Amino acid sequence: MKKGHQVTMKEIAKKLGVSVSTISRALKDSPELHPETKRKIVEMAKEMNYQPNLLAQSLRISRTKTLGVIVPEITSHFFASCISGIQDHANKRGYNVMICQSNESIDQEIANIKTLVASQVDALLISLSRETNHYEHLYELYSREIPFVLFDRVHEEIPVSKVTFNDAGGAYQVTHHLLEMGCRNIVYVSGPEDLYISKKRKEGYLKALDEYGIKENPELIKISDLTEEGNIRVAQEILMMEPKPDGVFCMIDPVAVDVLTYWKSKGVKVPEEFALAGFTNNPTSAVVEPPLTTVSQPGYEMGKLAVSHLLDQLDGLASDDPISIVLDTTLVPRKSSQKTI
Amino acid sequence: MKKGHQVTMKEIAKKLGVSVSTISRALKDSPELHPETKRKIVEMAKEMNYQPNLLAQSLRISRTKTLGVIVPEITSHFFASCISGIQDHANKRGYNVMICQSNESIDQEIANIKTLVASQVDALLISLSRETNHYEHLYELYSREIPFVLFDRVHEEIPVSKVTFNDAGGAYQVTHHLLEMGCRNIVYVSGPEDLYISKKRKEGYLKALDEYGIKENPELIKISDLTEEGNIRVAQEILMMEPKPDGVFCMIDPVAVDVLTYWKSKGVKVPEEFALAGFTNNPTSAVVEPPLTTVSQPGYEMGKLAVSHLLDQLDGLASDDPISIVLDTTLVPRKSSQKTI
DNA sequence: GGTGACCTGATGCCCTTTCTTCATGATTTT
DNA sequence: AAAATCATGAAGAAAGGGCATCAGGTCACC
Repeated sequence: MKKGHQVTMKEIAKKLGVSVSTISRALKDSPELHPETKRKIVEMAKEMNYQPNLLAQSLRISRTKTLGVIVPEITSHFFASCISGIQDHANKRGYNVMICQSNESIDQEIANIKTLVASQVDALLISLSRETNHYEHLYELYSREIPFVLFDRVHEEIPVSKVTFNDAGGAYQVTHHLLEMGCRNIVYVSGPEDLYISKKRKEGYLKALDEYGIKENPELIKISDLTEEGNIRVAQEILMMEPKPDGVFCMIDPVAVDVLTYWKSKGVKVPEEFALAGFTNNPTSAVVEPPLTTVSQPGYEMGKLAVSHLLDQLDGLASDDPISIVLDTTLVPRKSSQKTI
Repeated sequence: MKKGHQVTMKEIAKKLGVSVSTISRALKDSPELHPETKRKIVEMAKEMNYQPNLLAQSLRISRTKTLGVIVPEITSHFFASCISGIQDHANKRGYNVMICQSNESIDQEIANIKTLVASQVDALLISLSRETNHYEHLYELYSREIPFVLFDRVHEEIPVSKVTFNDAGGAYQVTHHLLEMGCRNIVYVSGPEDLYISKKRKEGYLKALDEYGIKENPELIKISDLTEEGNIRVAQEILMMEPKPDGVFCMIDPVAVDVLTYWKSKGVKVPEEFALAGFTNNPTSAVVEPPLTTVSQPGYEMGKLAVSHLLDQLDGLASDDPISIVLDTTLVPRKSSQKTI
């Protein structure tokens, strides 16, 4: 299968008996051309349905007006929202977007970076995979002076701009809420401990406890590998804990949903026996029964801010010095945490 | 902010005192080069961290190894799954993917096509927006011989390959199921009537009714504009219908979820008063209370098939003659339709 | 002198941009 | 008043960007 022929400037030039440069000037509306010649050329270009070859243009000016985006997973609603925000605002400023997913694999992430760089994207927006525990590929980008920003899943040390949520703040909000609902024995279901968000959300959890004079209790911190099995295992463990906890804060909504589903199947009552809360405000969390208390993270907004800042840097509208943008989260209290004391 | 310098073949050539063509040959492992020279060049290229400039390459061979994808909405789980399937399998075959969303707007759709074509993508995968009611932009692609396939939201007349679900079959499955559950007075909540899927699913709905000797009753066909308000309006209308229907089949899950949520707030019991079913098998439909009977459409699979066929055509592995791939759907019976007669 | 191994030069892909050229009419000079 | 000079407007030629490839070219060796 072959692509049909594309009209080039050369062909227009031939047809009109002028040089290619004249065509170029006419199409760029250069003042140093006779208006009449210009008119004729523009007309002919339209008639022949001329479309400039962005490839050649890019090669010439060595800018592709294309951004690369790497997310762990496109099918996650949160990341899809981020992409949507990036898309819309990149387009608005004349940029295209190439999207890759790392599928939570560091090797895939490295491969993605490689292809995007080879495709000459002008800059990258990256959200790290769960597996990413070394950062040479990022430092290489940095040393090759390829602009990029990190969002949501970031590596703190590297001196580039980052856009994150106030994870600690959000966890504080939700834990504080559970405390207000009367819980005093709150489990934190964390993801793998080396994850940035695992750490940050634990911080907020502990801070809220501390304000209520409750000391950290390692027994109350459960680690899940974030698979469905892992989540259910944690749900089982919690049921067997002694003394029985009264509240559970899950690092992300899907964990909470798995726990809830499992408990429901075992006849455990939420919120009566356990107040339950998640984090992220996935669409599912609003429709489960009971609706899940969570913390909303506006993904679209995050994408928008990340890309706007990046393009500002690219276009020289913002300083190249790395900045850190921290977005606030909002507590979304729902029925799953309305514990009757 | 500027991009750092990229090593070119020219530079390697200079450093080693050979010609650019030699470098090119060495890197392509051409047999007409002395192995020793080849070794030296490859080594130097690695050392200097040479990355071929895909842009120049593309300009040369006039293939970008990039595909353009246009979907109505990235944040929809179904389309995200399609993209995921497209991504994975395109990458597997050495292609990159540029993704755009039309946001259900035909103007945006046309604009997307334009940018992608200007960016010299080798081919396109398109799922039409809801607004798309004329098809000149597609015929133009066709006449310009730019390969493309349509998936899910297709235009039947145009002679290009299409990948769709057996929408009529799925609707038949679900309606048949409702009939088996004892419903005899089944409402079909459709989207706008000119939508391809509105029509197709209605076909299946009517066929199932027909098999049970039930005649089409226009009163039982409700149209929603698919907004939340529209869906709720329909939910209200159904409550006031006389005689009272016993089953409701919604064209897509979100409609069913909105209806369900509204009814629950009004104390209407599902499935006792109404058996309810949707279509698509969104993640939410599994977790609502009661879980929603629906029809599963494997989006990942659809994306995979669409891109595989397209690349087969592109690579000459498949004939250019348009084909139509129809994927079967699977009924997912859940509690929302377990009507006790 | 022919052959084959190995390598180079030039050209093209398409567009932009700088440098040049050419013509025209105005201004200055003789 | 005629010739020389200049300014200006309009358009062409050519280079450059990185890569691939066709057509040569060089050299050693049979």
